[in-house]
Amino acid sequence: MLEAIKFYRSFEAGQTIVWSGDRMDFVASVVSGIATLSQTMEDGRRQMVGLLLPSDFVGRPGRDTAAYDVTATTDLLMCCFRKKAFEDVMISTPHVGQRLLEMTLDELDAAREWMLLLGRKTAREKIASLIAIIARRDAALKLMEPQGRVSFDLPLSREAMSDYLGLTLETVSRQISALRRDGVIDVKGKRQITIPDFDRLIEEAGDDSDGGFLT
Amino acid sequence: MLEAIKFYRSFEAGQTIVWSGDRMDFVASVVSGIATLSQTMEDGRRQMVGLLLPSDFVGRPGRDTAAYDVTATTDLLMCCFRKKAFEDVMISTPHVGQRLLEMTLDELDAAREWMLLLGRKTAREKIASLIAIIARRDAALKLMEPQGRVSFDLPLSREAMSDYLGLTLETVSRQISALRRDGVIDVKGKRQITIPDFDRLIEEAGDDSDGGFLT
DNA sequence: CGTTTTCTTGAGATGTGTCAATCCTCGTGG
DNA sequence: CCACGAGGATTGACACATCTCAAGAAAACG
Repeated sequence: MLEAIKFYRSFEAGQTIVWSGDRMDFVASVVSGIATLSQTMEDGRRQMVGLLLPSDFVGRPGRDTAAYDVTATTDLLMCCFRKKAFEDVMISTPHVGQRLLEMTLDELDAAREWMLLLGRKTAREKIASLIAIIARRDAALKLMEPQGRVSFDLPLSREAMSDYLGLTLETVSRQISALRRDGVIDVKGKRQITIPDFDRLIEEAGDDSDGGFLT
Repeated sequence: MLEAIKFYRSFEAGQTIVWSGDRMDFVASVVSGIATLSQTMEDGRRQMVGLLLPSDFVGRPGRDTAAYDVTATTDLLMCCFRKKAFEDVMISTPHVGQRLLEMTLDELDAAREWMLLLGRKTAREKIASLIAIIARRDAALKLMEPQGRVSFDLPLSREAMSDYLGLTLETVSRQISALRRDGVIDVKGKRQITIPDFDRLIEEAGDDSDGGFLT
């Protein structure tokens, strides 16, 4: 049913997809690439409130203006549905709504984990947490559990990381350097990260060992 | 349908309803009183991640252990449903699932607003924001919009406020005193707040004037 | 290659946390 | 009715993590 009404849109890295407050008459899911949801205060302070990786969903049925800025962080391909058509499918096919509820509950859990990070973690713990989160999601795409030695590319600039973590860009940079000095991570170039010991990283993140994932 | 399977439970102020990780075989909605969801790190740092006021929902269909500590802040009455029975109703009555999806999306929006607060607002803005949020929800119960002069009771201790805001209890206390000195709020006793000018408070909260509520 | 953007590093300022003392407020028992 | 005690709240002094402002270095790009 959804197949019949879907269409694709692509965006270049850096492009803003919608601005908060704009009309948004579609919902979408990320096919490839990375996008962010963020809020901005009048004076320019910005906080990322969602990180959209492949398979993640954007948009809210039953609302027609965007509540957040949506930005493509990398080149991005999205699979879109007109909002009206999607809502019709939701009504005729309860399973779609159920699936969406599940995904929304997962997002809510992630948001709450994120709130703990923002409210109570130190800068070092924040960086370690973010790296762990990305490592996990990266591994999940390959249907693996991260453990022992892990390598991947950071999909975020230092500035995007600072928006994610509620820090300044400079503090992000300093703490990455510190974690590197301490042997927790290994950095090649600006973006390529190697984690010699994943458990050590989790410890630095301040999470209890299971990482809070209680699926 | 839900009527047939509901039952009530009540809790005293301060009582913990479930601990994170515990088995939780019911879902519930708050009838009266206030409860909180919070996460705790091993070393005791705590962050509130949900504030449950009357009509709010707790629990997650499709999961059987609690992801957060749930605590009664005041005396509390909850309307409960066995999880299994509730899930059955959800399947047979799509409307219930739709309603739950709507509520979950609202919670997600609230969580994201909260993330902006935690990540980017100053202590003074955090306090002003929290007072505004409570004033709004208080007014909403009476089907009003807060404006001009507003009065209500703070349902949270200083410590609970600090857990909400990602601050220490002392900073909360200092900033409340500062807002009082500056005439933004008026405090009688420990808990009773009067806001002489609601718009002034919103300004102090750093929110854009509409308060981010784009129903 | 030169230019631009992104990242790193430093020095100093500042907001919030920490530790500790004191003060309310209110309920309890003498 | 008052003294007492206990928990919550306020305030102060100082420490320290993070921010700010600024200069350079390293990639990325044309």
